[in-house]
This record gives sequence, structure tokens and C-alpha cells, in this order.
Amino acid sequence: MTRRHEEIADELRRAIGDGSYPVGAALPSESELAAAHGVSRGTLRQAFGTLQSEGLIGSRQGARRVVLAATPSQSFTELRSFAQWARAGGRTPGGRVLSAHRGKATDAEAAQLQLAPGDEVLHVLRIRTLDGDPVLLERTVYAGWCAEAVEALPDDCESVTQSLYDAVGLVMSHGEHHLDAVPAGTVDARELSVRRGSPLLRVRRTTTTAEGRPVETSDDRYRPGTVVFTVRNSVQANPLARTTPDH
Amino acid sequence: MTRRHEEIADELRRAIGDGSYPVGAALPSESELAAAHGVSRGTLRQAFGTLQSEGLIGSRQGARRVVLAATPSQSFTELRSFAQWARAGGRTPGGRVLSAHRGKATDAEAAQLQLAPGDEVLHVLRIRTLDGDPVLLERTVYAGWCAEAVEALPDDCESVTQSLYDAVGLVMSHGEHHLDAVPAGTVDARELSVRRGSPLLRVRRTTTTAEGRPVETSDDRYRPGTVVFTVRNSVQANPLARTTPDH
DNA sequence: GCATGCCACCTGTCTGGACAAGCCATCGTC
DNA sequence: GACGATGGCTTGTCCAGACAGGTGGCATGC
Repeated sequence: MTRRHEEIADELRRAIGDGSYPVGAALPSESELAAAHGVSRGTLRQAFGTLQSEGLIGSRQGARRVVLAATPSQSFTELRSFAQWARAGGRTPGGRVLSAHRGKATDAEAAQLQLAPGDEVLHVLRIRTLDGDPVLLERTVYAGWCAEAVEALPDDCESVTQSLYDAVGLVMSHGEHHLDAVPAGTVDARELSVRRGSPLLRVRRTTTTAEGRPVETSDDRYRPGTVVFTVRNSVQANPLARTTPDH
Repeated sequence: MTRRHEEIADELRRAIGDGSYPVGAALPSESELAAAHGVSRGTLRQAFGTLQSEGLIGSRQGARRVVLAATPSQSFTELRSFAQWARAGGRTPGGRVLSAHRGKATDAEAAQLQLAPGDEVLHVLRIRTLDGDPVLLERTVYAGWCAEAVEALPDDCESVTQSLYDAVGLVMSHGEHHLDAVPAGTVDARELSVRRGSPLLRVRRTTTTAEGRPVETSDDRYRPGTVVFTVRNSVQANPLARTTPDH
């Protein structure tokens, strides 16, 4: 670790987490901390910026920074894979492929994956478990160019994201998630052990590489009660919203 | 607007939005743009940072920045009030208070609002509309210390967040949202014009001031089909996730 | 006692410079 | 033609300094 601003952010995160700076307390000023760590104010501001984007601290011009929360939220903002997310919460993730077959992309799929209509894609239906209980049914469409790598994975692959990274260096670095609620269909009901028509949380997502190349698009349905999505945010985290609310 | 970095971010956002830089295209280098705008590289990086946190562009050391998406996501990350969010999407927000009464905080409510059990709180049941259609039923609990300000608001107040800011300078600057799916209850069904038991997207949220003082906690239920929550994210947006995924 | 004005302090913004690390097209070699 | 090395360009990181504008506490005056 040679990046000073990350070191400092880590240290502050730890100090906040262990209660050295309780929620509501004011942090030392930039100049003090910069001097204490032997870095310039700019580097320290970079570290503060990281914590701010995590929702741990808030700031106002003129006043000292304030601790808003003790632990970073385990939210989308980290774009975790299901497996990473599960383990971060101390649960054991599992999974199994129910079906996988190649086919031609529909117009909608092609548009989302930036392919030509009719290009080959890979459809995968996968059930995901947490401590053995089914919680999530994934209907994923992979772009043809990464189908082979996905097919090579074992049926009970624990973390697809991790495995694709290990196998072919593919990094899912960007995603867009749409959330709504839908009634369980016949397949949903059977696989998730719920009654047909009962509410499911649906997350439609498209994941792309760092270059903006779409990798997969998926319709994920979560059984309620077992998984709750958490989003923590603050006006400070986004410069867009920092201004006074407009009329 | 005297902040150069915001001006530049706005300009770039517009250029990306109108297709001057299509999705997938590379942007000019920092040095070029800095020279073109007559600012230092630092200021330009600040503007780029804003766009990056919005998910519009991505970057890798050594390569030019790339356009990832054409429109900023209207997501939680901005912690918009319902009214602001609606208007940003070109819709007309509305609303009406169905009932409001003071009461004693339950243990759960007290914990979430950081009050003592039994302290006075204000319960408000509010329906929210978009272009006249009911889309959201809010069950909100306000801490006693801001009850008066809330009661003073008109029944059909369009933006509670805005009004509280105008009236008493209260700024909702931080929030935590929990999302899941629930079946519609009797009241939900009647007010949102759906069948009982049909799926609703539930968002339980707690909002606090910049100092971390909880203002309200709410159970919001959205009628599906009309509102979709969108979260866009990238590993770049959050330094926590920038490292290689761990096993 | 209370309001007011002042002032030290702190954060936000911006500059101009420097070096490290990564990317990629070009060139030369095999 | 395929392959590998090179070097220019670009982004990431960091520094030292400057000024503007907001905050909050203290002292003054009513």
C-alpha cells in the first residue's frame, strides 16, 4: 500500500469504527490531521472525500467535519457480487444452475447488451442460496463473447464475478440496477418456495466492464424477508445535490 | 455560479447528454480541457470526479476517460425528496395528508429516532401522486421536536423537505433506506388502487440532519409499474471496492 | 440578560508544479 | 507477418501556497 490517502482513510475509518470518534463528534481539522500524518492538506482532503462518499462523515464549510455513522453501509454502492455481499454479512452463499442454453438475442436483449439483434447470447437460470435457503432466482443473459467462460464454470459456482475474474480477467466494474416489486410466477414460486403471486423484489441489472462494454443483463428476484437492500446516502456524497433544494 | 468546477461539470454533462461524446467514446485529456477552459488540472479533475460519481464516465490510469452513460441516474445517491425527484423526471408531484396524530413512541420508533421510549412523536399517513395518479403511501413518524413544524404545513404540501427547509431551516442531509417487497394491506390497496395482496415495493427510511440527529422514520410503499428505483454504480465511485475482489 | 459585532478558525476552491504508473501505437527485429 | 521493446501521452498521486466564504465563540455595548 503506497497510497497515503488510502492509508489515512483506513486509519480514520478504523478510528470511527472503534468509537474513538463517536457518532455526532467533531473530527480534528484538516490542518491538524495533515500535520499529524505528515502530508499536505490536499492528500488529507482526498482521504476525507472517501469517507464522505461512504456516508461516514459529513461536512459544512466553516465547521469541523462530523461523524454521521460508525460503519459503512453494505449497499449497492460497492457493487458487490452476491457472494461477496453474503460473506460480508457473515452468511454462507451457495448456488446452482437450473438451466443454461444458447440462443439468439431478442431486440430488447441486444439493445441492452449493445449487440446486433440475432447475435448469440447465453441464457442462464440460476438459484442462489444463503445458509442453504433459496433467496434469489437469477435469469441472466450473457453476451456471446463471454458465453464460453461462463459455460466453463461449475454448476454450483459460488461467485460468478470472482470466477470470471480469475479465469479470464473479466472485471465487472459498472452496473445499473432497476428495482421494483412483482408477483411470483410459477417458476419463481416453485424455486423460491413461496406461493404464486406473493411479492418478490425484482432487480433488473446490466453490468459492464470498465470500458463500458456490457457483459450481462439479468432479472433477479428476491424472496422477501430474507434479504433487505440497504442504501445509505447523504447530500454531501454527491456534489450535485449539495446546493440548496430548488423550487 | 462562481464555482468553475461545477460550470465545467455542467458543460461536460450537457455535451455527453446531447451526443457530442457518445457512449463508448473517449474524452479529451485533462490537459487539453484544462487549457481550453483556462483552469488548472486540479479544477478539471474535480469536475471529472463529479461526473464519475454520477456514473457518466469511467477512467483507468494511462488511458483516456470513457463515456459510460448519457444520462445521470435519478437514484438514491442524491437523496432527493419525492417532489424533487418527480420534477427532475418531468412529472408533476402531488400529495395529501390522510391522517395525522400525536402519540407516544414505541420502543422501535424511539430507537430509530434516538428518543426515549414514550417520548412524543407525530404519526402522519400521506398519499403521494405523480401526474395525479397515486403511486406512494407514506407512513411517517416525526420526532417530537419537529412535530409542530410539520403540523403547520398544508395538507396538500407538495414538498415536505423543501417546506421544512423554508420554514425552520431544517435540512435533511443524510438517510438510510431499506428496500424489500410486501403484499398490499387493506389500507394500501384502497389508497393505491390495487388489489389486496398485490406486490408493493417497500422503502423503510430514516432521515437525519447533518449533525446526525434523526428527524423522521418512514414506511413508504410504492405501487409497481409507475415508479422504478434506479441505482447506478461503479467500482470507481467507491474506493472501498476498487481493490481486487477477495476470496 | 440579551443582542450585536468582531475575529480566529475551518472548509471550499483554485493554482502550478512534480513524479509515478499505466496504456498504446509505432518501430524495429526475428 | 508475428512478436517484442520503446517512448510519448494520459491519468493517479502528492505538495505548498493562496484566497474566499461560512461558523461559532467571545467581548462589547445596550
